[in-house]
Amino acid sequence: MNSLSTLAPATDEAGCAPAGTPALGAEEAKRKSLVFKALADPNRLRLLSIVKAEASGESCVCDLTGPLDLGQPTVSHHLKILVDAGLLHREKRGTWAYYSLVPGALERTAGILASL
Amino acid sequence: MNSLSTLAPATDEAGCAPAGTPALGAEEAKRKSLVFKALADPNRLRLLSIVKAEASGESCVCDLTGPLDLGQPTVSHHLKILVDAGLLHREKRGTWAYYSLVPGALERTAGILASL
DNA sequence: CATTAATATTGATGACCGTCAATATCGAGG
DNA sequence: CCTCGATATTGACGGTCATCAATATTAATG
Repeated sequence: MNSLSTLAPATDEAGCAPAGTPALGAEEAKRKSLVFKALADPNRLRLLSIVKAEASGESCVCDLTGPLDLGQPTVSHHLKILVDAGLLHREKRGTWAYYSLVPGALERTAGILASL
Repeated sequence: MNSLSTLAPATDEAGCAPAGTPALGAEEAKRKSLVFKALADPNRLRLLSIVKAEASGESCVCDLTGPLDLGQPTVSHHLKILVDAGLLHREKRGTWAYYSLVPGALERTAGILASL
């Protein structure tokens, strides 16, 4: 329970940058900062990079604990943060959990920067 | 002293995404995470937004302390972080300090996301 | 059902961050 | 030179974060 997702499917004012952009209100700023909080860690950037580089489009935790010099619980923790930020999608099949990039999430995040 | 600037003028492998992108090394990840750390705060996003919205292209601190509900030292602190991250440029004229967006900085940051 | 393997959760700890009050710096006028 | 106004720096404090060890959960398997 926690899909506020920061990168909501453009429910509100769909990504059109309503022209003037009146300097970002406090709430909106707080909401938008959440994605960047998720990106503000080297290991999480590496996780995203690894998942993105995977040909199949998905990686399981066991593939992610090796490259990063971190324990399994820490990796799980970072993955949760990325999921909560709306950047990664989690699918459990059997004992394994597969993580994949949420389509368009990185692009939408880049869009936040473009329309600051 | 501290212009490592995270958003270095593309000295290394100029923004071309060398094809394979071998999954982001530890150092590179750390360096890239610095910009996002700077963006991971609501008030800093608002500062960027205000500076960007300014027609003249620049704002002085006195114009920035009002909109954000923060004291002057705190605003100065945030501005310093944005400057160190290579996002803002600082120019002192007389008693006033004028801050402006570093040209292309936001676009380069968006590029980091695109080529993760 | 017991066991094992994969992943998630909890609790604790040390480091870092945002904020403020107080003070320092630095330039402009008088 | 002395004061004043604008900005920066310092030091302190509370909150958040990244990490780990230990434990819980859940699913496959014997």
